[in-house]
Amino acid sequence: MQDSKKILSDNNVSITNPRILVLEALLDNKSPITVDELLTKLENQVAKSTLYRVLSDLKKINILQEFTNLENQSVVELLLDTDSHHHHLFCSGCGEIIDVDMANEFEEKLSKEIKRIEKKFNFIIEDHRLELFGKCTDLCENCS
Amino acid sequence: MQDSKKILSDNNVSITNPRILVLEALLDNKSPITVDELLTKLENQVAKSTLYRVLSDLKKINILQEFTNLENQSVVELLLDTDSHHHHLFCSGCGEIIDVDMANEFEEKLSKEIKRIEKKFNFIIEDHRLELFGKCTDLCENCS
DNA sequence: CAATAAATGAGAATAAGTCTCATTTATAAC
DNA sequence: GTTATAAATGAGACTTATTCTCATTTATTG
Repeated sequence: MQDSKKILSDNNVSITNPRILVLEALLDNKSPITVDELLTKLENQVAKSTLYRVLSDLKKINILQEFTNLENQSVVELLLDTDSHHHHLFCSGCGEIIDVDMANEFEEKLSKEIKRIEKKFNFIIEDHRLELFGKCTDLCENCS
Repeated sequence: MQDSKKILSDNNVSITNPRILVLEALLDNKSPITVDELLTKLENQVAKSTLYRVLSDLKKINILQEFTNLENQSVVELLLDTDSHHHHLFCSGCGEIIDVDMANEFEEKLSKEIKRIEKKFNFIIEDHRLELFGKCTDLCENCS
């Protein structure tokens, strides 16, 4: 409760009930969540149009990442300063999306490789995203 | 022309005009293309419903990759055997998407890291995707 | 506790993608 | 080459995710 208000005020965004509710829903469920699931979760509490607006507000202040799952549905994840840089592992069996930390050594190698590519293509690369696709083998029945 | 027919017959897919037209459009423009651009390109030649169906056929035979650009539009790219494994570089200025080959040394490091993650999460990882986001500095006016 | 600007809710509007079904086309057998 | 049959297509209706509009409500500032 206090968390979500702090996040909003820290980012100079006015503190409103829908914003608090959306942030709490996201904080509550720290792994990535489908916009559709979020809509259901907040049914009768936040209007659909407002949910989309709040999500776009959160994206603007850079604390929300949006990407798509294997079924091309919009997926959303809170990204606070306290969270470390991470990537995603998608299970094609059960649809689960798991946050993955790569070894530092690997990330360093990636940074170097990115520098090489910046030069080669005359680009300034600001961000990167690595997605891993596969099947979990023991987390659920669909995937065994 | 001959290429697209060969691709279809090699994959045991019947050779039809719409399929040839879609394949030619994709071969013609080898960098990733928005489904919307493809629709425009093939306007009055292939019906919308048929285009989507053909794209899904091509995905089924594993020669078409689909992902989204920075504006969350569907982007599609032909992936023939002759094409090497590559990743994508997205320009937030002009929207361009560029195919990028990473150094072999880096890909090897990535494979090793993926093996570690497979063990850690008890996953079988079948594929991965690395996306780089930034701005091109000399390719166009939007980005200088 | 006003006044004002910003945010919200409800539902209409839009756009991407899918579905339906009557017609056309490709393929295989003759 | 014809013909039979299954498969593919076109046109547009339908669905679903997201955006937009605008009247009403709420947060913030003095």
